[in-house]
Amino acid sequence: MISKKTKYTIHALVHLAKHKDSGPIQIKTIAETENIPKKFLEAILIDLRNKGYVASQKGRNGGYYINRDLKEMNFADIIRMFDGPIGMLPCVTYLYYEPCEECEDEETCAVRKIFKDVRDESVKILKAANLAEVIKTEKSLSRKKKK
Amino acid sequence: MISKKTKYTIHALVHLAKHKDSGPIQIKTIAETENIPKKFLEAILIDLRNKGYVASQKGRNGGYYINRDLKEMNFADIIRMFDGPIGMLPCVTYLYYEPCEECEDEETCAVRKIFKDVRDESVKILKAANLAEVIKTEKSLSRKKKK
DNA sequence: ATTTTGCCTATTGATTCGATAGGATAAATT
DNA sequence: AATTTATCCTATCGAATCAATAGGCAAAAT
Ligand code: FES
Ligand code: FES
Repeated sequence: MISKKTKYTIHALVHLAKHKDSGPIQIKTIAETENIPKKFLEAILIDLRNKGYVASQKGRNGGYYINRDLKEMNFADIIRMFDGPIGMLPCVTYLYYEPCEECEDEETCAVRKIFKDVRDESVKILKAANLAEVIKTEKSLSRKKKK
Repeated sequence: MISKKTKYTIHALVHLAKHKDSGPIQIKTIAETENIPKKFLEAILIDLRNKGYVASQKGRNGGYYINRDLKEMNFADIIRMFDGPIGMLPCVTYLYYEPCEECEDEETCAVRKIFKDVRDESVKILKAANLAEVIKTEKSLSRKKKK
């Protein structure tokens, strides 16, 4: 399971992406419409800002907004930001790689092979899920339901 | 990442599967050849025994052995045993399902759609990875390397 | 000047993780 | 029968992580 922090992050970013052209959006607004604890969300957004994912406007009528291309922000990177690696074993991660104490030879380790396959498939899907794509999907799901 | 407990469990079961016809295998042997803390492994094996995955023989020359068909033991079930759900969100798990506070309508939630895809692919691969299959894979990887 | 909003530090309680200690019980060997 | 070799069981440990909140400072608009 991903952490609540990451889940909140994803929902906040999708919210910001949806209202990209409505000027800065306040923490309070996001917290209320997405049902996220306000103070927790605050900490997340500050963090996202320091990392350069979002920008902020202080003072009255302030808030947050996305200043990047939506296509550049995908779920794989968002998950890695707070939860670390996506691969389920240290030997199948890229950025967090560590060899396995239990295994003599990584190349012939069948356990590794399985988890490598899982990781590769997962990363593929999560990379494709950028914010622009997610919004598109949401619209298409809504259309489908109305019919 | 899966827990060390689950990682140890997988390696222990693969070890037992490899030596299925050599009689009971002792904790000490597994712990040493697989580099698993002995006492930790002990707790795991007792647990596996109580759940019926393995059987044991007490006293001198005792140890553990698998009494099921290897095809019936797959990675998906093993992971679920100690680490719980494979899906990354409560709304995409089967046995541990919980609705998301953040989302109004599950059917039109694009976030859920992504994570559902990841879960389905992962489970597919992990279900296919039963102990018999893993041993086969290991042999084939070794052959490939020798060439 | 006042209000509104983001920014920052610090702390908290709960839970989980990984690992170990110490002894009871059972079976085979001597 | 005594001894050795295993598993079995209970209990506990420190460290780390998770989720959430408190309280005040800084900046910008009215
Ligand atoms: S090398 Fe990582 S599980 Fe074998
Ligand atoms: S329903 Fe679970 S993320 Fe939307």
